[in-house]
This record gives sequence, structure tokens and C-alpha cells, in this order.
Amino acid sequence: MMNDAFYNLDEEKRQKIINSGLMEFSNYGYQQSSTNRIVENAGIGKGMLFYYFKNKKGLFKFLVDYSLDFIEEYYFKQIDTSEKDIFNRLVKQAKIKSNLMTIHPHMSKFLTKIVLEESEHHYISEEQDQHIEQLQSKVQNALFEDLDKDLFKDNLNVEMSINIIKYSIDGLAESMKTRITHQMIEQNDYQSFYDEFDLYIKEMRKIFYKDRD
Amino acid sequence: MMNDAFYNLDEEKRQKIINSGLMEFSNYGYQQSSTNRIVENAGIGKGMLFYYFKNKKGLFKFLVDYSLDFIEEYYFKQIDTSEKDIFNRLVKQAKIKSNLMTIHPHMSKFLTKIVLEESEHHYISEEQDQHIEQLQSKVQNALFEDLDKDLFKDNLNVEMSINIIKYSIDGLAESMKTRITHQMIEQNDYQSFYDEFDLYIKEMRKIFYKDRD
DNA sequence: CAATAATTGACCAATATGGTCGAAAGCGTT
DNA sequence: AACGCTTTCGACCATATTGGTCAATTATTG
Repeated sequence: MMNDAFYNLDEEKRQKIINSGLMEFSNYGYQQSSTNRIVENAGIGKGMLFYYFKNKKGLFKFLVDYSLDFIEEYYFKQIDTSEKDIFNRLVKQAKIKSNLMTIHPHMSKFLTKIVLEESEHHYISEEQDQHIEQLQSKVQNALFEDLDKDLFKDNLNVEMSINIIKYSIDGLAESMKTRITHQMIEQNDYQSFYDEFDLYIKEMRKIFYKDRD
Repeated sequence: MMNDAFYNLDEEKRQKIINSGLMEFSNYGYQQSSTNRIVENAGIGKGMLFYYFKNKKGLFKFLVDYSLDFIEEYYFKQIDTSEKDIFNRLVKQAKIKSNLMTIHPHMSKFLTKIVLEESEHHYISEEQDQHIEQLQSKVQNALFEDLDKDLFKDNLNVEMSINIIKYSIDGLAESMKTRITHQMIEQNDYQSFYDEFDLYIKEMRKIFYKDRD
């Protein structure tokens, strides 16, 4: 599936190739993706792609494995279920997600695509499919397992409340993503977003959690 | 942009062509879309597409106009701002959305694409761009204008609450979309979803609105 | 310097692209 | 049936793109 040569490449070049592949596949899907564009964006000669990976399918499979392994390493090693407060946990998770975007801007979209789109499944092996399922249930656990339900107001349905909180934070993060301006990226100034985010968390604590005594 | 002949087509055929176009463009974006696939899915000869519309760009522009007009007609004529209860309003809006999916399964994705994706904007005229903006602000109004804020609990920030409610309903609808099974579609049985939806609405009323006396 | 590894891009057959056009078919009028 | 007009088709076109190959070149190593 992958030549040793690729493994021995210097990290910068490897990452450039990986990023180029992730971007292409996440933008176009497997079929419509072009190996020509991939090598162009990666800044390597056409031949190398087929030297490192024997063909297009080999590259795709490698990227699936790479992404799954990366997420497992990067994402789960940072989340601890000892945190019993759902807000702390979700905020931390949102931060991890946003950090991931700076390291691997296209991995998130790539993974979403291979998980959701039926058509991509033809190019994913049985093992990889199992790996994906296992990962998904791990996410579910990491988010909802072992929370302190006593923090919630007594009259609330905790499970529903947790979902409402999760949807809200996701929606809020999504809304912020579309509201980011070029100026903010250049100046690396996301303070107003952090502030807004904190305000919402505070408001939701007030809504869902018992009043502090 | 469009031949009269297309206008005089019988409705079924017209819709098949429109749907085929919407599907293609929403799945692949303008550049990657194939006129060959469009005519194939529409069940017409290649020549007809360029007889009705003079070229690919003409078809695309027509679809943009058609979709914007359709939404304006279909969507806004159904929403009334006399409804002062945010939940009633949002639930109605969710229903309209889901009805739209049965009439024009790909229009929603098509519109999302032309609104969000930078690349598609090259193929959209100035007028159309203005039409889009105007529509977006109308949506904003239709959702949030003229609500009865007294229904909310006194200690809540109403604006934030409304956003939380909106994100939750969107997230819930999205989650349900992915959980739909083939079986359910065949049997046209969405009762369990309606029930679940109602439960969430009831819970959120409890959370955000003052207790009934 | 020789052997080996890494790298390139011109090149390939195959396919797909947006678009054309001549021919045929339909259809209403005379 | 003969006419003119509109519709319809799909073979066809030049051009571009596809995934993939490979002879030739350059770096690296022993």
C-alpha cells in the first residue's frame, strides 16, 4: 500500500503530500479526485506519487489509515473522562477540534466525508470500516460517559439536556467559523470569539445547572 | 439565458431537468459538474440542454434564479410573523424545510453551496448576489423578528436563548436526517421522529419559558 | 567511481469535456 | 399530402484530463 521511501521522507515533504491528498479527496470525493492536482499541490513530480503508493487507491487507503490513527492519537489522548462537568468537557473538545484545524486543515472534512458518504465506502476496507465504527463509539463515550448528573437541575431530563447543549455548542462553533474574516486570521485575533463562547457557556450553566449555593 | 421552448415544456419533464441540474451542481460544484451526466439523469438528448439553455453557464444561472424565486415563493409565503412563540415558529419552519426536501430534494444543498462556497460566486451575477443577500436577511427576520420575549424566564438572555434553541432544533433535525433508514422511507413512517421532536420541544419550553400558571 | 535510490516529466491509451449540427420526427395549417 | 416550423436526438468534434508508465537524470551512499 505504501513504499518505505515515503516513510523515510523528511517530515515537511510528507506532510505536504498528505495535506494535498486530504484536501483533494475531501473536496472532490474519490472518483472525481485528480492525481495530477494532488502532485501539483504537493509540489512533487507525477512519478513519485506512484512510487510511494502504487496507485490512487493505495494513496486513498493510506490516508484513511493515517487519519484514523492520527485522530486516535491526537484527539483521544487529550480527552479525559475524569472531567465530570459536561461544559468543561465540551469546551475542551471544541478547542481540540479547532487546534486540529491548524495542524491538519482538511482532515476533519476528509473523515466526515468517508464516514457519511455512501459512495466513498467502496474504497474502504472491511478493517477500516470497523476501525471507523469503533472510533465513533469511542467519541460517544468520551463525550457522554461518566458525567455528574447531579449538577443538572432536578426537573430536567439529563440526556436531552446534554444533547441540547451539544447541538448548541456545535452550532455556535459552526456559526463562528463562517463569521471569521480574513482580517482576524491575519491578526490571529479570535478574542471576541472566545469571549462570545464564554458568554454562552455561562448562560447555559445558568440554564441547565442548579444554582450555586 | 433560457429558450422559450423550455418554458413550454410539460411540467414533469421540466422538473426532471431542473432536478437533474440541481443534483449535479450541488454534488460537484460548477466546474466539476458534467453536462453529460445532467442530460443522462434528466433523460433527454444532449442537444436539448443546449437548445433550452445556450450553454452550461446559462443552465446554472437559470437554476440559481429558479431556486431563489422558488424559495421566496414557497418558503416565505408560509411563514407568518404573527406567530409570537419561537417554538411554534421554528417547528413550522422545520416542517417547511422537510416538505421542501420531498419536492426539491437537492435545492437546499444547491442553495447552501452557492451561498457558502467562494468558488461558485464567479458564476453568479451581481443581481443574483444581491437577491441572495436580501433573502438571507429576510430569513433572519422571519425567524427572530417580533417575538414575544415575555414568555421567556426573566433571568434569561433572550437573544442567546433564541440562538440556543435554534441551534438545538437544527442539530436535532440534522441528527434525525442521518438516522433515517431505508425501511422508514419505504413505509413512510416517521412517527417516532415526530414524537422525539415533540419531546424535545416540550423539554425546551420547560427550560426557557416561564412556568404556566 | 560504481551501485543504488530518488526523482522527474514527457508520454501513453483511454476517457470525458462542453458544445455543434445534420438529420429525422412531430405537428399544425393549408 | 405537402408545407413550414419546432423539437428531438445522438454521433461527432477538437480539446482537455484521466490514472498510470518508464527511460532518463540526478543524489546519495559505500
